[in-house]
Amino acid sequence: MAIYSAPFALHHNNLCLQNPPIIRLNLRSSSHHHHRFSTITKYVNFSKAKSTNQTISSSVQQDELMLTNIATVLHSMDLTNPDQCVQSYSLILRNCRKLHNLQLGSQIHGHMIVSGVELCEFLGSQLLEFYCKVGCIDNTRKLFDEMPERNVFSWTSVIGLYCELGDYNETINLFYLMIDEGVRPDHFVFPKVFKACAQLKNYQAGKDVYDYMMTIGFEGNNCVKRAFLDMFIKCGRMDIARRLFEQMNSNDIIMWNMMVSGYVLKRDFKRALRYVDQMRLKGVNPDRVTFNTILSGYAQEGQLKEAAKYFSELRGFGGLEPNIVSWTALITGNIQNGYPYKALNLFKKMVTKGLKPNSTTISSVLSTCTNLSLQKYGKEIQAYCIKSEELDSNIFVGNSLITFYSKSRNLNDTTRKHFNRLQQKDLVSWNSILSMSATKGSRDDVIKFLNDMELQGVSPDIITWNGIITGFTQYGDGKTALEFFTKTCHRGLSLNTTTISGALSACAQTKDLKFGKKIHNYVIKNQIETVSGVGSALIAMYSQCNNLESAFKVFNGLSRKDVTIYNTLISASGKIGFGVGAFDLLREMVLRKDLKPDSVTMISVLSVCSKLAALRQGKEIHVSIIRHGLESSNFVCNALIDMNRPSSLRLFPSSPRHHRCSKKVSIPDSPCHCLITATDKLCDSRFGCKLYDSYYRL
DNA sequence: CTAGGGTTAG
Repeated sequence: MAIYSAPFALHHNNLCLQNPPIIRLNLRSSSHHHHRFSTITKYVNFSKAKSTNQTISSSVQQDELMLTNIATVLHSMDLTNPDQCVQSYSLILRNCRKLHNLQLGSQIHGHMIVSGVELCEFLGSQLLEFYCKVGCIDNTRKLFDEMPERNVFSWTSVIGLYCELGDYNETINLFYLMIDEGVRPDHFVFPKVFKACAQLKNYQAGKDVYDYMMTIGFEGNNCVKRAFLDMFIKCGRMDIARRLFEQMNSNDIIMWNMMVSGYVLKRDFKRALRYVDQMRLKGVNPDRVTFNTILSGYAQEGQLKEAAKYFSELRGFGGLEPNIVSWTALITGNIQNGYPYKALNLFKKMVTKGLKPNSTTISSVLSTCTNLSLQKYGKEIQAYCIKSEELDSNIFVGNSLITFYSKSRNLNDTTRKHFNRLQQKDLVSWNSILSMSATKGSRDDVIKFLNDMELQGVSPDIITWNGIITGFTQYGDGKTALEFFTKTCHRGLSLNTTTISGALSACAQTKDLKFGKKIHNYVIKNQIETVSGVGSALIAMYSQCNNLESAFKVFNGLSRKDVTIYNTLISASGKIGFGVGAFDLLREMVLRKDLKPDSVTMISVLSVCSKLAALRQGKEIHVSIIRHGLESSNFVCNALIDMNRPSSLRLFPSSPRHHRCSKKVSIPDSPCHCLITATDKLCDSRFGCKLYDSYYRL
């Protein structure tokens, strides 16, 4: 029967039953595997922050013990007793599963074939479960398709594997195939299917499964209940989740927390907090997760005061110390809402308190270091990570470090060294190093890394190519960017708006109107969304190729125009010297009720003014800047100064930009403050005031 | 007959 065939070539001669040396071979090959395995385990356990060095070494001991057990059982097996064989193989396979050792398990599979044991329904499902748990989809599928009897265990294993791999559509498909085959689903399989629907945010699919469950009168346990509750929440149906949850009258803290998190996700803090009160009334005490859920919601929303309140409420109400999740939520909240230095201080405070940052914390903090160019601080963090085995081998940490080094100046070699010493590399790692190499203009490196990644079995995706294209354009090598764009097209990947706008920028840079037109045709033919990115890239391309007329044509042809589109055409008109056009566009924009000029608009128009020495219009625009509340932007101030430069130069023959100063002053909320900040920190108060006077005298 | 799993917080 086909099921007895090994799914791949096995070293049968190595698996001779009477020959003890084989087991040595098995052991050796497994301990060889061991290194790889232990890093995977560490990676998996990482987020749970459980694995200390101690548990790792004890798990190594446990593994050794299991291997020895396998060897013993294999040798003491009585091949004349089929029942005993089934028992033994079942035990061995369970251990192989725990060891997560594909090679060992495959050899056992071979052993089973050679021994001639009948691969009954039970043993078949055991073997299948093994292949599923090690994530070996090919062997799983082959075995599963050939199995004559597929019980609920086998179906659940395979469905679980597809769910684990993220193929949620197939997860749902298989569920219905199972039903069609007459197998009744149980409380092990429902959670997986609900999870698939939840991940897909496919309400209809989820409701169908739920309705089916009701039709067959299935009484779900807590796991099942949590799963479909989660599904309705993830699909945004709090109304249904709420109705079902209240019907359940449950005192399960996890379900309560799920409801709270559902409302927090919708930013409905009022309802979320009402649930916290209700759970207290029910005698279910809110735990750390409850508080962290609310804390993180407020932090993400930028309501940092409220977030801090719940941070302290943990202790006050809950009698709990904030844990790493609480701290990290607060830190990332500060980062994402424009307080990076506050975030760094929190990080320091956290470390001082003796809390150990984990990969999420480190990634957030490193991204701040990258954005603020805090080279020294970032390096300190790496030094910290190297000391910790878990952090050092963590792929998220590794990837944040690639970004950090590649955005730092003069650290190209450091980046490469760091990249080479990474134990694990994923697509993100390769994409980062490739994007960096392109940004630095190293065509050779890009080719080398592309080659290396393919050799290591990672194929570039559209993000890889986008990074390369925009990288070279940023570097100023539009020609090479277009060369890689052509390569991307040959790959047959579907291009997205980033690819198109990147390529159009490259055309603009090289003034390659012909290529640009070709891309424009592609955009029209494939009906690519022209809002924002692509639309403005087209306008910029045509105008930089000295074809302002086509730029206006594109602009007029756009069904929806946003601020960016207007800004691009205003700036393009200004650059070409078509000042009237720029002013008209601004007027048109102000008249539209759905659009508001932003600081970029103002900068573009002001640069037109300074180019045309149109001081009167410039002053009108200054009024408009104040009216729109944009005067606090440093960039706008710079543009205002630029506009007045000819006059300031007349008044101050020693150019303000070269003025050395000894004292820093700042007069908040005054134009003077803006001017001081803007002119490269011209910080002499006397000078600042003169500048201030001069501006208003104009 | 034996066997299997999952959820809320960054």
